Amino acid sequence: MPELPEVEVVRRGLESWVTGRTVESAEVLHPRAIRRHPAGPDDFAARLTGRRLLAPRRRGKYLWVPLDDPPSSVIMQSIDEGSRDHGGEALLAHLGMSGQLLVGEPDQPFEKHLRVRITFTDGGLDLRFVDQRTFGHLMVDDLVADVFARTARTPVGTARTPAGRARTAADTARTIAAEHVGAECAGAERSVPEAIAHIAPDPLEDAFDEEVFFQALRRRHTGIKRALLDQSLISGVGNIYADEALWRSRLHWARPTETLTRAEVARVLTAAREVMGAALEVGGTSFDSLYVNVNGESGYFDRSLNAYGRQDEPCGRCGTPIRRDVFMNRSSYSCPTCQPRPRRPRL
DNA sequence: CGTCCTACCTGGAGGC
DNA sequence: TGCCTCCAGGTAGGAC
Repeated sequence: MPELPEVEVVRRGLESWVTGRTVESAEVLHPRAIRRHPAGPDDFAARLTGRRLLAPRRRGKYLWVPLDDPPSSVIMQSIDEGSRDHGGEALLAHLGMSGQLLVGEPDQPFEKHLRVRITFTDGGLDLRFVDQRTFGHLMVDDLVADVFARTARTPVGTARTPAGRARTAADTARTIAAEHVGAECAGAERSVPEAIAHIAPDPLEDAFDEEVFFQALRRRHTGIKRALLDQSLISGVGNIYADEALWRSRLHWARPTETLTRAEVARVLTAAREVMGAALEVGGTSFDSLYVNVNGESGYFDRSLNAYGRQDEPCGRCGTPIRRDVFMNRSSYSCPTCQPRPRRPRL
């Protein structure tokens, strides 16, 4: 179940394995995998063929690989069609529930759930999109200006660990975010794929504005977990890390957002950054073999989860058995003692 | 518009 | 052994 840390692990793998390489071919083996690419498989392949892949970017659970400028003949054709601007294009990916981006030897047999295969002109390792449950997808999309980009950004220097205290996982996460967002965007216009223009920044991004998030929560009439899972408010957080962040910040999933204080919002955000940063350090979370990095390896973070999947096991703080509630058609794990149910819960 | 619900998928686990 | 049901859950789109 790839959430932000798992997607970041994949982004890094792509960065080292495919950046700078030129696409030889793109083969769509299952049309559902590109269902959000409206022009269909042939157009998808045509837009990738011959293009060089630039450094991969990520927002929340979305990953994209900007493409260098297409040949001028393609530009002229698009201008004739009158439909596209030329702020650039990117290969956009969402892994859904079970998507994997794998690099491997081109002569390896096709995986059972191989959906898209991309080969390169250098004849080296190919890139495969494998997805059992087909909730993931790929598309080639136009890049547009990021409406969430902050005009007066926090200096990257804030990623430094304050003197006199131990370096925490949250510090690591902020440093990582500053490095990969800050460095790459210096001097360049910030852009995101059009299809995800509505996806809010994730809490490890510089573009994430804590006050904006707090004010949005105060205006909402819903529970905190619903809000954490709402990618238009905050991205990258899924069911696992939502439960972990709430456990760490001692907040119940049904706590009404309009009653949250600034301090509580700061607490849950810090918790989210810490837990996702710690997961990143060990290569992400995996429960089965469905989530893997580009080399097919699983992470180890499931050994460090405090709430998720731990029904009836003792809470690591107080020993009370962890409780499982069904809500939004999925499981929520919490400690009945550390995370008391609010008097007026919002389900 | 805000809020909430459901369809979309496959395969592993567990009941009988 | 086989057949059935449940479960995992991110997102778009629709209902209200």
